[in-house]
Amino acid sequence: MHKRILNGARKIFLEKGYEQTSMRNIASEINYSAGIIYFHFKDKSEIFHELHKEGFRLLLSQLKVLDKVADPFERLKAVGRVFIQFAQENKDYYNLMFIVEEPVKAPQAGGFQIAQEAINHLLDLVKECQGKGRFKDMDAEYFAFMLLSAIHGICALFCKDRTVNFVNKTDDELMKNGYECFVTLLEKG
Amino acid sequence: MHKRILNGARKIFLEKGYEQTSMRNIASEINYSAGIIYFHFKDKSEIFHELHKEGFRLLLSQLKVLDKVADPFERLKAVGRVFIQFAQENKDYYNLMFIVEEPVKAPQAGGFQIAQEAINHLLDLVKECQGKGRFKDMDAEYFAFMLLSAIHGICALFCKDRTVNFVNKTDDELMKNGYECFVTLLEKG
DNA sequence: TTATATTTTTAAACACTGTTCAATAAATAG
DNA sequence: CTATTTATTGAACAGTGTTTAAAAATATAA
Repeated sequence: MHKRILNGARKIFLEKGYEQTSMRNIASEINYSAGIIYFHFKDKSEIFHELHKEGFRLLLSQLKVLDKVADPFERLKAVGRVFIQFAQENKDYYNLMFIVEEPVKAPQAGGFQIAQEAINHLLDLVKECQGKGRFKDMDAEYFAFMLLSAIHGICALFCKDRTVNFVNKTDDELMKNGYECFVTLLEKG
Repeated sequence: MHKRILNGARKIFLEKGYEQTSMRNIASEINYSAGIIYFHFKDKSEIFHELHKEGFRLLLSQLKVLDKVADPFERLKAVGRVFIQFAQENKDYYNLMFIVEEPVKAPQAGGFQIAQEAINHLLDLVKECQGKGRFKDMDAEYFAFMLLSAIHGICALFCKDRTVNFVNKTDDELMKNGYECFVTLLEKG
């Protein structure tokens, strides 16, 4: 039943987004009453956290493919590309993971741990690059934050429809070529 | 009365954010009934658009100070700093302007025009830099999008409490030093 | 099998939300 | 002083997240 609710919730959540999904929507999707959800979950935010984790597992599984890329800098550049593609293909997961704020303010027990792992991976990757002579004059943590920001910025503008101000370019062109601009800067650093 | 509603709305909006503000909240703030708002505004989204414009006017007025900076690249770097400071000091305006999505999907007549102007300013600034030999091998539009993304990413992570994963650093340290990392990259480009 | 205890599930209720609308009050024009 | 706009209210509608007493289904024990 726990899984059944989660399946219904996932469908509606990813269809309508967090705010526009109601408990009654979820319940009717699986042909149960709304109250039942509160027997299996504490509240809406707990369901959110399950899907939040799910999203990170999905992203991390896609990033895992890059383990075979030997050169850390090449891997770093590819991380961004995978990240952006993930946002394009999973706009709503991305929203839940990086933009929806309400449920993050009161994180579950270890609810944000998987996000922490992802950050640590990025930090390690930066340090590995530094080990090979790249970005040597930079503070690893600030640099990692900057990397995440640059990539997230592209995805966030996309997810919140702020790409409309760049006419004559599709979202895909903007994101991919915009990121390659950033990569060009990285290569010179 | 139009202004009176807007004043009440601004207070509650910037206090509680878009989603958490109710028409009844706004009405009781100015000691009127909820219905009156619908006599002066079409709906909640119309109020949003007024504040959205207001936010852009505020940001643009802060950016105007930079007109006295002669060198375009110095001005470009300063734009980011002003942007970030604006987000820190006006978290909720920033949310309305760049993150809240619902009302942007159905923009009012010219409701997004002021945002368009801001983008055009950035684009001109990039081209001015290129005129002085900077970023010559880059496409101006993609480069401007990348710039906005990098800066917005910093602000968006901050506004949505995704800075918590970087321990031992305050938000202010992360944002300022993170941005300076980016500036270092720009200087090498 | 029957009786008891436990676990699920429901339906109704509570206090909220954005929005609409008939009735009313206030202001203005002739 | 009417007649006509204009402004304002309060109740209502359909929706929201959440709680809870009751009922149904299931498991356990005698």
